[in-house]
Amino acid sequence: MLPREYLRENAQRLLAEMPERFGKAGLETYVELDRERRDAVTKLEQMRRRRNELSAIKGTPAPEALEEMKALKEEIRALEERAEQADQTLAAVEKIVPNVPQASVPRGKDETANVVERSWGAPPQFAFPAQAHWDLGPALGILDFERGVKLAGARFTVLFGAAARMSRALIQFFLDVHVDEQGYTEVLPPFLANADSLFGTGQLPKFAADLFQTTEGYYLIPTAEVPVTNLHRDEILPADKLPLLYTAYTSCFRSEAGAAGRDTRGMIRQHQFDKVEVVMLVRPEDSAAALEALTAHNEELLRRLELPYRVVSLSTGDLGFASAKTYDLEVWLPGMNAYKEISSCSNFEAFQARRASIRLRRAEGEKPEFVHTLNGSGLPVGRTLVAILENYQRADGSVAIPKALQPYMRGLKEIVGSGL
RNA sequence: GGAGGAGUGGCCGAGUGGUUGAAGGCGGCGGUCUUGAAAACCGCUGUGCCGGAAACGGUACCGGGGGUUCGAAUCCCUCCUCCUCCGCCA
Repeated sequence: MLPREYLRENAQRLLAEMPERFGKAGLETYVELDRERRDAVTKLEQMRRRRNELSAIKGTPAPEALEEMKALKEEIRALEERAEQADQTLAAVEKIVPNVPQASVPRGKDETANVVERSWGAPPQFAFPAQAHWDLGPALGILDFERGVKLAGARFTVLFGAAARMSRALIQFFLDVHVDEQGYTEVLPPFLANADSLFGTGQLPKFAADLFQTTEGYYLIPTAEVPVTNLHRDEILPADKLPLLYTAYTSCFRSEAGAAGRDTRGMIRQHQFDKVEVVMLVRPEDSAAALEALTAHNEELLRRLELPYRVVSLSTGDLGFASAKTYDLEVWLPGMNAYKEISSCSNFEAFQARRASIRLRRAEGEKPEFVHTLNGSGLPVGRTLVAILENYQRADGSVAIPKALQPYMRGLKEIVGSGL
């Protein structure tokens, strides 16, 4: 969310400058409606003041005072209704207005305006036709798409043997680097969350269709970002507790509504996948540097696994709803002959903190202010597994295991089939 | 899931329809005193919103929401959370 006083001043400018981002939020009538609400509130409070004066008299009020109070009651009720209605309309708009991109974010209508910041490693040159993981995996007996469909449905996959073990190894490897080397605190949160939590990070109300919901009203988390960021919802943190760095492994659940036909083959886009996430809560003045650090932390994982990747700065047309600036890490996938998103590292500034009311107090007696939140994938297990299978494949259909991962796979150096 | 109990300010804890943002205490901040500190004493000590350049003024908030009333922390309904006991269970 953006502050009301900010929208009051900037609604028209945002609409004019970035129609690709702010065009559909209903900002056109915002300023006018805000004026209406404040007029109503001012009148309302004058009447309540009068009522309070009258009811401050001890004992049973005089008949004429009683008359006035009865009249006031009706007027107050009418004004309350007017103010409430205006407030609700404003609030509904505020909940779906996206965050304001930082000045350094490339301007453009969609992902074609994204800017490649840097690349690392070179795509492997194969002396044989490279296979996609949806051919490699089943041939090795470690990925089973048909049985995933049988057990649950489309966009579910069953992993066997080396693939299952490698998933477990990747989770361990990612967490170890974050915790032992990069200073994060490990968290194991609930995989279901309530509506307040999903509102706090920005998935609700606008993206309800992307979530799985239980009959009891819980939501399956689409990312660990939700429970971990909300850890400090409705809290005021002392400044010396910041920055807070968290990392968490969770399963993630996404309905992928609106993704029909996209990435239907293989396990690139699943309803359920495992992911290690990193989350930071920092002082506002530190968030720009924190985004660079967080991005570098996740790049480090790809470097250790020796997977070629590039870093892309998302344009205003591609930037996520809550983000002020995002770097996507894209890993090279030989099977697609393209770079594919594997991590999204974002600075949300105060956008989520405002929704979730996460504040800091710099010193005793000072006003609380909103923290800045950031997060990034570090990394998703499924897509990393896919990247390893495709980049480390050999002519005979076997797959080498990255050196960094071998200690996590009891020294295993290659995958030749599901039987270990 | 069943039965019972409880939710008040940073914390403890009064308050059962009328000057209650809310007694009292603790903690915190400022001051007096002191060479310094402690003790003692005095004062201050929440958040949102509206108005205001500001000082400040107003208004709302006693777990959340709704209702009764001229007036609600106090009465009614509902939801949530916590505690105790029973049941079930990894």
